Amino acid sequence: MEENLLNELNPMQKEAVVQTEGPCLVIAGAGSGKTKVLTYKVAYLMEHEKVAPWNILAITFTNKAANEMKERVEALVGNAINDIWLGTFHSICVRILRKFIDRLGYDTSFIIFDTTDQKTLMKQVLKELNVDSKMFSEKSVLSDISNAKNEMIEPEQYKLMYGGDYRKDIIAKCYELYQKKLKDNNAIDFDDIINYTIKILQNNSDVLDYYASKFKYILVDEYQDTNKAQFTLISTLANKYKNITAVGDSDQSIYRFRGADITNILNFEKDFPGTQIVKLEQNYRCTQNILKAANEVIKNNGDKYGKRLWTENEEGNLPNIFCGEDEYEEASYVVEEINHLRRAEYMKYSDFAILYRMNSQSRAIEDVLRREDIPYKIIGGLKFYERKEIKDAIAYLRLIANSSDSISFARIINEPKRGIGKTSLDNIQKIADENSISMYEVVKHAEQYMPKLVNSTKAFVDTIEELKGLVYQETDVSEIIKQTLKKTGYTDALKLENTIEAQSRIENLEELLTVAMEFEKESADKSLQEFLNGISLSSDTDNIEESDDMVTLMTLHSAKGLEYPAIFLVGLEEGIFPGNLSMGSEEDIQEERRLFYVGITRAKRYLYITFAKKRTIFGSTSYNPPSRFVNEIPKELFNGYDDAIESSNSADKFADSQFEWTYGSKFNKFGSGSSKNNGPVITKRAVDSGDIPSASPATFGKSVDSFLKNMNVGVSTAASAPTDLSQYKVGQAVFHKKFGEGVITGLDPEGDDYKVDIEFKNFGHKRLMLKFARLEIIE
DNA sequence: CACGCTCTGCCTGCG
DNA sequence: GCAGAGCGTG
Repeated sequence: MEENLLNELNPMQKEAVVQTEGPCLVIAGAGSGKTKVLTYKVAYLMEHEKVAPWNILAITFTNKAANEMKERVEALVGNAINDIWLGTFHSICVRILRKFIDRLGYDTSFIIFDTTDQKTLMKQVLKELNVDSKMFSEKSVLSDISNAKNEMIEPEQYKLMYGGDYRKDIIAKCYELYQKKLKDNNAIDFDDIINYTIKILQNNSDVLDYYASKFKYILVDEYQDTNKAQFTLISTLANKYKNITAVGDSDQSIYRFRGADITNILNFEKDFPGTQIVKLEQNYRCTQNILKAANEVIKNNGDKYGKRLWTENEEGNLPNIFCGEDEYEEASYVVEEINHLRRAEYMKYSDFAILYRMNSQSRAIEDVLRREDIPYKIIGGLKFYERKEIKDAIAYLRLIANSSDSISFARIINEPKRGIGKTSLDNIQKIADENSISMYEVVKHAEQYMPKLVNSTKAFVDTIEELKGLVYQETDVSEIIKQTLKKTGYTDALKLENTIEAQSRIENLEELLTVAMEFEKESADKSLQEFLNGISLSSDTDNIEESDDMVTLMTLHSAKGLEYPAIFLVGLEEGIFPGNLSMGSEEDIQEERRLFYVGITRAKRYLYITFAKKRTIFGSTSYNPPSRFVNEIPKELFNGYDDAIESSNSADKFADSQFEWTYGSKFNKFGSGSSKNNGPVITKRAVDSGDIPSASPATFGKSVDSFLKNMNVGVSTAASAPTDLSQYKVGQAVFHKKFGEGVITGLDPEGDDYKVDIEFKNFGHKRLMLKFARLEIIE
């Protein structure tokens, strides 16, 4: 078994695996098998070195990476996987905090504030400190605080370091109050998760001894993405045995903006004396031509470790390049190529991914994909857990689990409407502050604090207390959610709205129930607390399901770690990619270049790079030259280079080439020169691009989200044609956005609608309401 | 207190 | 172009 283990590895991979003692840095190029090395190393430690599973700590950044690793390790070592501490930085730290956060004066039932909660709290802070919210937006203050936390600078220290600077002084005050308020809510934010863990370890030798002795072997994935706090955590834990393996690729460091410090990987040898470095340079993913293009791009950055990726894969096709008139023509080209490859190479929709620099670029592509009836899914954008109804439901659950959570209280006290408006809310807040109690306590004892509120809140308090009783009786989470939505009148209020949007919200809440039921099946600890914990630490990229045959759309950042047979990199224009905000410094440009490199190396067999002569973004149109990165790939490495460049030059692109980036330049937005010509050309999509004649602005003018809702039933309603249900018959093949292809096996009239039974290829039998199922007919 | 209108500001985003 | 905040009116 053990020999077999090593036989599946190439010499360098093998070296990285057997190098178990002392610090080991694995420089793993794109597609070089780094997950394989990590998983085999864990197995090797157990089988060859006889290390107990509970002495191993393996850390990743994303849940997705953690799950993948878990599955692959399990395949090698079986049940022992359950004793290995394998998880994200955050999940590992939360696990420690649940045990020891009382050392910091918190209750172990603490909750984790997400971005929205943070903003709400910061708004309170700014108000309380009378800070001018024009100059200090919640977002910017939070961003400064987060940067400080990434650098492990606490409020007092912040004040000392930056004292005297007008802006920083104010930020310091906000930081201080923000931390205090978090504590009042028995809440911590994502950055605190790491920092508090470090603090507990550093100030409590018993805790440190325990964990440092426990984790004899530590493995860290994506090391180039670590920030100072994460580095400190790892080195604190590794200090006793110094058996640390870090795997990473400095060329794929793309998260500087959120605190990742590339010097962590560059200085690894200094930080951990006696480091063995292993370079993995053989790429198993891409064709030679794709790899050549990638190498040509990244060599412009200069690489400390001087690695050169190579492959034994076939030469493959040349990467394609295309220039469109505008983003619609660009998208149409992408669609044409997808259809072409499907026909010519029998490729599936799920073999394709379209990658862009920012989420707002997805719209044009979506429009064209929809027009051409191509199934697609978007990763990112408006996330499931950020939807209003989901946030509301979770706020209820959080309040039930932790009544001191005043942010959640404020979110749902008037949701559904209970006649508690801003004035009442402010009063509750004031009284809570004065008496140092939570807002919920104020309302619970309204007869004592605010007699006027007794009538309007009695039912609310009773419901919450009743639901708390359910938690006490260890009722299933899904049942608690059901009861919550029912007893608070939340679902009823939505039903009363009787709109497509409300229906969609109800469906999302049902989806939350499904999540809860899955949790009950899978989790050992079935408590509400644990459920909420899991939700706080989950993200949408976790479940990119491969079973659906759909084209994937996402940002380049989301694509890291993934691979597809065919990749489209769109919007390769100066100002878009590299983005305008990155043009200031060479460091930022290098990071953008790494992002481009990441994009190229996602492709296994086909690579397309596209740009457009003109593009409408954020409501204004601009003409941008092709990205400098395109020119870094020698033209003989492209298929279609002359056509693309010729058509991009034929434009009058310099005639009125004025790129007005409408954000990030607050101070010169109306500054000099704005009147020197007539400003940006405004392109009205439905008018100017004859590409989509069937779409009226009214139909397309909604958010992507409401679009999806409209995509079948809604559109025909909007076009004043009655919904034609007659085309849905038993035996008809249909397509559902979530469940994919299926066949109708039954129809039952229900009011003016039908209950429809469908046998799905990949999801089995489902019963849905026809009007809301948004089924597409498959010819 | 609720609703609807206008204004503003916007990249990428792990957990 | 669009969502969310803020403000004024019924």
